[in-house]
Amino acid sequence: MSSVTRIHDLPQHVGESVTLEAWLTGSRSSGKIAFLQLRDGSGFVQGVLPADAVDEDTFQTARALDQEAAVHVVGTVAEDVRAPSGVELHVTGLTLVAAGNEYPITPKEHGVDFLFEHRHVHLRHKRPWAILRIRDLVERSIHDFFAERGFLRFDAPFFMPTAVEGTTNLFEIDLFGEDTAYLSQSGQLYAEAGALAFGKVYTFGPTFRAEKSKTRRHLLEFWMIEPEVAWLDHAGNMQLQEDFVAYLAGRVLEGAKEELALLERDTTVLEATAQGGFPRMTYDAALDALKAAGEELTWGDDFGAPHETILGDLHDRPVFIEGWPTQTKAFYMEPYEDDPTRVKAADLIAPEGYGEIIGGSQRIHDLALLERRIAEHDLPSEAFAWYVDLRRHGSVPHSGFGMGLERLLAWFTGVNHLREVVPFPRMLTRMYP
RNA sequence: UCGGCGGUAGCUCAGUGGUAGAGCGAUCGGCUGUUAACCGAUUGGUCGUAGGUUCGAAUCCUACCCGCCGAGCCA
Repeated sequence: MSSVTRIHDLPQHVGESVTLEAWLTGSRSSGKIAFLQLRDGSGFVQGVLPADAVDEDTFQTARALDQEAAVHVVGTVAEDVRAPSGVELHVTGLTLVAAGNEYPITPKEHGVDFLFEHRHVHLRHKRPWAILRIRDLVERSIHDFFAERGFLRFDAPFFMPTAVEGTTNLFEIDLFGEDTAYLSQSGQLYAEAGALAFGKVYTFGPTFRAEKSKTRRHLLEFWMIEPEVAWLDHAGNMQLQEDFVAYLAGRVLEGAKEELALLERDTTVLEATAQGGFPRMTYDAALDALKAAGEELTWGDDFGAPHETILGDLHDRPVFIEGWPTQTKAFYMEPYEDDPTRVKAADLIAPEGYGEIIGGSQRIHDLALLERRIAEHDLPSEAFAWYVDLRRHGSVPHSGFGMGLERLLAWFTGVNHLREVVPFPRMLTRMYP
């Protein structure tokens, strides 16, 4: 038997006879001709079987195939302007490997709940195919970006002794009735230890938030990338974020043209993003812009989702909001020397209503100040002893940020809900499959 | 937790007090270089659950369950 060709590579084999290992996504047939819609994971192609060009058994096999039937297909690759990919397959041989057996997801419209109840097979369809291939490309690009810049990938633990920020709810894990652990809501504190050991590190792992959020922007379990860099200040931190997001946008525009087209994604904003040059707004300027838009806010308020949408829509690429009131941010953030009511932190807000995709800051490196902040926030000093200890031995300014992978992907792909960018999303109302 | 909307055939929905419907899917047949094909036939139901009002309830009332969207929280 000849070697197997993947559908993605068919344009390089025009005129040749190839073998595919594929599944049937749909078909049409008559007494004279049959059309088979085929997929193999790498792409999609149509198989054509004129009745007078194949033997009777092959033709009848083709007509009897049901949706999601697994098949071996032999055929000749032919250019055809009517085909979306430019090529189709003139089938000469066909073997049924396994029938589709009343496949549940029919070619007509379905509701969200039905599709995610059948997510284990929904993954076979074009929309998840395009989205999850972009997810894969972005994940690889993240590793490439940091590898090219000399970062060490540094894995933080998932079981934690306590909360990093003390405010959000954590999932509790019972340790055999003898102790309690919590699922990680951030690897940042550990990444700080890594930065002081290796200079430049990043974590890439799952994050768990026990919040009863039921919106398109929230999952119980999502993936976060948290770089942490020693000797890096607030301004350098924002530049790193800008370079990072611009790089990722560029990689997707270059490497996922077919997927973006399938998703009908307008790439105007992504093209602007890939150029960098992200605008920066101070918190005060953002506050003024929101007031001008009719929002009732006073200095010191944090911004909600509708506010982020307004701010994001002011620009054609992501915007930094910096200079936040100290009271709105986490205990470990470095205050400005000349104004301790503000911290050296920035949020990066995506345009098009996708909200905050990155939160970052310069971290406190002064021992006494950090100890004071931990006390002010009523945090358990024993649990943070090792974190404080980092400030005792060669402490230097350092900065980092956390990027929500799914938030970025939802924005890149233009999907409405985070659940679409994860193979098996975990939400309050979705634990199956 | 709060607010809005919803739950009727495998799927998407119509039906708002008087015999439970359509399209799609599936099955069978016809037809076609088709692209969500098309034409005909067949198939298809604890109307979310429990109780109540009524001669009669998918429809009105009460409680509960589940889902969707949003808020808060955040990435």
